[in-house]
Amino acid sequence: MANRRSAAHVTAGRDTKKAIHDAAVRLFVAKGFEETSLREIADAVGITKPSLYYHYPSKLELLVAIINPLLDDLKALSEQVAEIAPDADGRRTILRTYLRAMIRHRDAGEMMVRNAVPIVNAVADQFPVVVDANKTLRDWLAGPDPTPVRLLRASAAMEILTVALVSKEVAPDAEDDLVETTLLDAAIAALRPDGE
Amino acid sequence: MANRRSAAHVTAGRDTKKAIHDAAVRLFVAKGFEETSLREIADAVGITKPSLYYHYPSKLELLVAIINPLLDDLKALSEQVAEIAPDADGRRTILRTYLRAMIRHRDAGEMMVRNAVPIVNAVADQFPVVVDANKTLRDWLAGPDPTPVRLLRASAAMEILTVALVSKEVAPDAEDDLVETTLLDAAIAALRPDGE
DNA sequence: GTCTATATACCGATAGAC
DNA sequence: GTCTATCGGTATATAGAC
Repeated sequence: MANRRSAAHVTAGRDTKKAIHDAAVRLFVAKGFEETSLREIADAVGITKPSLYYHYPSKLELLVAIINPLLDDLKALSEQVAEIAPDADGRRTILRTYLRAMIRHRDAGEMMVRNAVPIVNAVADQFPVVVDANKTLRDWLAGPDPTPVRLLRASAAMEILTVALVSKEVAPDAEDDLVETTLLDAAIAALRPDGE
Repeated sequence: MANRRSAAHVTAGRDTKKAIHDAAVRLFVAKGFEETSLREIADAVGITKPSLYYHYPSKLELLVAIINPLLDDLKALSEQVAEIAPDADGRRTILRTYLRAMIRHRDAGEMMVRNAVPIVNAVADQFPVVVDANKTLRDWLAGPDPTPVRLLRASAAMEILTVALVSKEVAPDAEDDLVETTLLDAAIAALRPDGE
């Protein structure tokens, strides 16, 4: 079977949109969102900047395409949280769902936590809801009588789950199942250090 | 006693360098490092951009001046860590020292964790050592036989301590002493969730 | 120490040919 | 779908007057 494209176009032309997406994630994580120019992304893919605009209408839309799957999961979680029973089982369920979202969208999540301010500001106008998702989850985890200590513990528990985003660097040999089990246990221990 | 300066210069002229420093921290935290222009900082202080260059030779040097006190503390901690006994008391000492550095340099720390990628990249050439300080501390906390589980727990414990950087937002009423006690207990619980 | 004016470079984005 | 060429804007940084 003969190729339908000339040799020079095989690499760039096969699935350019996905190649742009992947190169953008890699460069945004390595260099930062604002510090990465569309020209660098185009170079990494092997095309020019105007060709990139054929696939994504703007740099912001490219960013939104990267983070949307993660934000959708977090939004869904924050909306269903009110129906969960506020007991030990419920807390474990919420933390595990959050943790699995981090593992599933590891690249996008790492990009977000390492460039939190610029990225949140960039998308805040379009998605005001997602800015509050973390606060909703934290308040729920803190319980109906949120003392400062409980609020700090809730933040600590959620913060632990973001370690999943860099687990490949911290513990390259750990499978995702081990990462999930380990971090979930650690988060629960941080949330209720005295085992109450 | 008459003022030595005209009224128009009182605000900007009294301690311009510190005013630039403080305005820069505030804007870098709110908008991001690259997203904040020197013109915005100058406007916030009430001077022009060339006047800013009289006090700081470049935007990068301004950034370095902000984060240096924190980096010095972290470097010192990572260098003295080898002399600490690797027992429960030693781990508590290390975690508490790290946590107190976060509380002491809260503004610079919040700026760093929320703009980690751009800032680390910006100073990595000049300070290759500090990039490894976190890894040194993590490896020490994981102990002499660092299994993946222990490495993940060590990362989790350190991650908790960064909650101190946003404690004023999470729990505005909590004094620093309460923040320190609460997060230190949570970190130790995450590091050894089974109480070993 | 602060200013006006400017040099130089790169950014995101677009026009239009092929 | 990809290209060459370019627009309009803004960035860091500097020169030189006061």
